[in-house]
Amino acid sequence: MAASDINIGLNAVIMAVTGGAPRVLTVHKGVLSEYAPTEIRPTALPFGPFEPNRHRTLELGLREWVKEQTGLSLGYVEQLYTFGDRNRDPRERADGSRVVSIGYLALVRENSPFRTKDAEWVNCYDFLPWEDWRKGRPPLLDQFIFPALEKWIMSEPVEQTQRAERASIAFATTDSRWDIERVLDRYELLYEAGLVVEANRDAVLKKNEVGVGRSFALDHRRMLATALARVRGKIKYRPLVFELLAPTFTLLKLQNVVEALSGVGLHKQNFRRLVTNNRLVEQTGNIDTKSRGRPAALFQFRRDAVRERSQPGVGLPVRQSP
Amino acid sequence: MAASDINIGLNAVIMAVTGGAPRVLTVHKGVLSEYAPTEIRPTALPFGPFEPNRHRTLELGLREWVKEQTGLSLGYVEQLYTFGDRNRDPRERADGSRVVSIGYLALVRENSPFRTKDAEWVNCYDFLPWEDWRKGRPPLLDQFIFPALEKWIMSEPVEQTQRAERASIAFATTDSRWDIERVLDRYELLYEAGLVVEANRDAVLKKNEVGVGRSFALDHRRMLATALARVRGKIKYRPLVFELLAPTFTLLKLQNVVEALSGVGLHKQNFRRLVTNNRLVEQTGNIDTKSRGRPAALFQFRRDAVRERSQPGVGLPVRQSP
DNA sequence: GTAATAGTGTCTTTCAGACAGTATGAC
DNA sequence: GTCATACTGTCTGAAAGACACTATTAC
Repeated sequence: MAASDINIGLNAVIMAVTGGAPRVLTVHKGVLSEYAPTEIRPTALPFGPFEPNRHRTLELGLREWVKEQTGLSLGYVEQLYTFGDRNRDPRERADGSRVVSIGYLALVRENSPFRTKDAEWVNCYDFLPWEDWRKGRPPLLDQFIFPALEKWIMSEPVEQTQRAERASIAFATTDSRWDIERVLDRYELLYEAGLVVEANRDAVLKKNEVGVGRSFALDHRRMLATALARVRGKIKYRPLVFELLAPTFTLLKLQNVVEALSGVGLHKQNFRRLVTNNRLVEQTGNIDTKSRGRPAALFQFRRDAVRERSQPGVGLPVRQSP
Repeated sequence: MAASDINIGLNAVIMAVTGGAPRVLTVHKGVLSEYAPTEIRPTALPFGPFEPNRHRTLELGLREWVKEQTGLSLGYVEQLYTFGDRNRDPRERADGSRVVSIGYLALVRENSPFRTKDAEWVNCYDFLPWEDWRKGRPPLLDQFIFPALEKWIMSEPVEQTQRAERASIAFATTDSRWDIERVLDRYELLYEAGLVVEANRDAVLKKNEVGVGRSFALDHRRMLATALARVRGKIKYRPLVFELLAPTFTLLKLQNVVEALSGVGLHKQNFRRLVTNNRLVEQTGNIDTKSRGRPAALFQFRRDAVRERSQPGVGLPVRQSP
């Protein structure tokens, strides 16, 4: 047993919704220089090593690193997943130590102050472009992903059936509908099919350098996919959205945030009826003046909804026609 | 940064439903002798250290340890949570190293073969007796827990409101209904209120030794609570139950397993209608002979349900009257 | 007036909750 | 026959999906 060659990394997927898109806070070279080998310095999630002597809990360690690297004080934080596959970090090949990373999801409000020098908000759908269906079915799917997946399915006669089955479930290629929550399934399928660059980066041979979506350091895109899957699932039964909104908001604003996260357009009237009938929000009595048309009433989250309802989340009445 | 003083532990909450109760596989002294200090050897979850040189992934490491300690070959496994609070393992106080443990949930079938010498199935509700409402509201709640919680709420005037709010949500003390999924909330509240023995064991001072429910090593009861919460939530939207059942089963058997896990009685006719109308199961054409009354049709899980439905789980039509 | 967004009302269908009643075995 | 369990049918009310319509602002 060799305890000496384990490192624990703490990674934060920090999300906000700004300008109609879900964004993730990224850091670049400079902050990474101490921990990453010089040759690899793409966009990365904020991260730092867990230091047992300094950090009383894992989450406190994460908050400290994020504060230090981005100047951001986190509010809502939850643990996502712990990643420990061999060679998920190229440093392992160099010095033989194993890096196990604990991924966290954090949600912050649009205008949370942070240091612009080291950190930057990036649209989540730059990394996962096939996940945004708000303007209809992404052309990328039919133009690139499906043909490539088909090729991958056919390339291995023994696994053909199983691969087709997985693709069918994840990407709704046959009868089933697009399931907004299967973000991780889809990413993993694309990874296995070699359709994202990091799949080839991790392999010893660099077969081809093409790939779909913007790349992330190490397995950070997988962490982002894990985070988005979690948010999309949890939004329905926990009041997560309100961590991303100002204390008061219009119903349209609320809807737009939910749409940005879920990646689908929602039916306006039914959405409004759901959140108000559920008594998830209540009017503040004030009016929003900045809107273009008729001024909208301002709402706020009803904290009592948590006690009253066992699953206090927003419904997702998907709009069928564009 | 001191990498040398981190250990990663792998813990398995292995569940099965036998004899009408959800059970967890436990190990005792002997297997633990190498890793636990001699003075503490109560019931424990199977666990072992993650060994970077031996284990390609965390999950494979876990499977290996479980196989070695209990003789059980795991099927369905999912990661639960990573626990890293300071002093969650008393060994930390002794040698100064930090133990971070990754908890896993595994589901196995009733008759899965294992070594009886080292391992033993224990009713989950021995550890969490307030969670079993199948025979009505547990008397323990009114007789012991509520009075003790009330005392705890009142003992700190500043936190009084917040504590009362939390207790109200977790234990449904006021208007809200009992929420079967808030297993972890309830355990954590009891822990903070000092009503489970490990709360006092962890503290430096041993104020009192009373506690509700059977005790577990270290923070293993917390892990069990995490696991039960996960199962109860997930059973509604993923076909988890079938990991615990034989390939074919009667609808009553299915209902009993779901009831054991969820800890509530279900409405028979409505339950049957839900699973059959959802096309989650299908008849095999065979008949169960061992039943007492009219022979029941045998069913099997319809794998296609996963592709057809986005949330393929069993509904929980809670029976109101006993 | 138009454009744009806010908000109300209602019809229809689906489905969960509740309950009544019938069927088929062992004894 | 009784007891026990399996299975079928139906009434009701809540809520979601879909759509039509009115309201209030800026210009």
